[in-house]
Amino acid sequence: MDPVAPQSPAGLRSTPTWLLNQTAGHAARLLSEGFAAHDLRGYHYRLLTALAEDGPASQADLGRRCAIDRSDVVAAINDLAGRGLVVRAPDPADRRRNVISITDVGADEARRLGDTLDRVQRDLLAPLSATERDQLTRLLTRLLAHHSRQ
Amino acid sequence: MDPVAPQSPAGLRSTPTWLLNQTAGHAARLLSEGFAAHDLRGYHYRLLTALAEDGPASQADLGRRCAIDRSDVVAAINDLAGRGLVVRAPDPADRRRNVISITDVGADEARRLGDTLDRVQRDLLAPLSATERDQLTRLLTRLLAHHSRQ
DNA sequence: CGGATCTCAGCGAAACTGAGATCC
DNA sequence: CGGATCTCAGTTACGCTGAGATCC
Repeated sequence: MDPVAPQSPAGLRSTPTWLLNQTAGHAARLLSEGFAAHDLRGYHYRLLTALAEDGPASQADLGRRCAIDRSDVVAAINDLAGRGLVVRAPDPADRRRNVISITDVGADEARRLGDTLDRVQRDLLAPLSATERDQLTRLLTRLLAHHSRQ
Repeated sequence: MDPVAPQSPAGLRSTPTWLLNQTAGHAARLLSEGFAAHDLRGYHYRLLTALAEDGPASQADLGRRCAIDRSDVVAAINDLAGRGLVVRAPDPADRRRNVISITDVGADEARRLGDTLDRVQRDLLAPLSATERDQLTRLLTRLLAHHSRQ
């Protein structure tokens, strides 16, 4: 997980698994630094964006959409509601549920977070040409598609 | 961190940061499954291979070489020594240090772990052609080189 | 009743930090 | 003395599980 492993056994440094873990570590660090400037985390962005894109939802729905555990959704929504970025209201149609809605302030913050996300992508891919960035994205997309289907 | 995030906000799924995190998650899962068959973990392999490649070393040295925290080296060496894969002996030349040496059994295990590692690379890159595997490796290597130099 | 939802409390692996004892 | 080494204790962030209360 350490994004800066200077040496490590020689053969390991050229393995795709090692390279993926290291670069992902750097990417995660850049991302969390970017989000930290907004005093938020990655899952806050996922939740806000899901709400901005698809409209209000229950917490369970949000958890499924964003692949965040039901328990962690509770805490994240607490944070977001505490800052006025979302509103939590009981669902009159199903009293087990809360309806989470993004506020105008939240939508603004989501846009700013999106800008930060874009900047992080550019920083991450800075040493690659546009063609190479596409190559990388395509290769990773294919790997992910393959392994997501078990 | 979840290697299988089915949906998540639409725009996120195509960002390199997301793709890297997801594919790295799959890679880590494949790796830990592979090593689990040997009842070991990734850092056990790093330590064993470092010892096999560069010879005996102090724990602090091992930690620096393998980018493992000094505290975690203690526990990992405890494990390896308990299985007879390494030997821990006080350094007569510097009594602050322990000299860690790999045993013959440890060297055999390291080779088997290396085979497992190779198999995992093939499983991970299964959907890619040989040319594409090289492309990916080269692109990731360049990203890593760039971000390792701050 | 079964099943879904929200909430909280806690667990487990992982990376790290602090402090103490020892020694160069 | 400063600084390195080994060790253990404890912390943090994170993903997850279990259980309880409520409701469909």
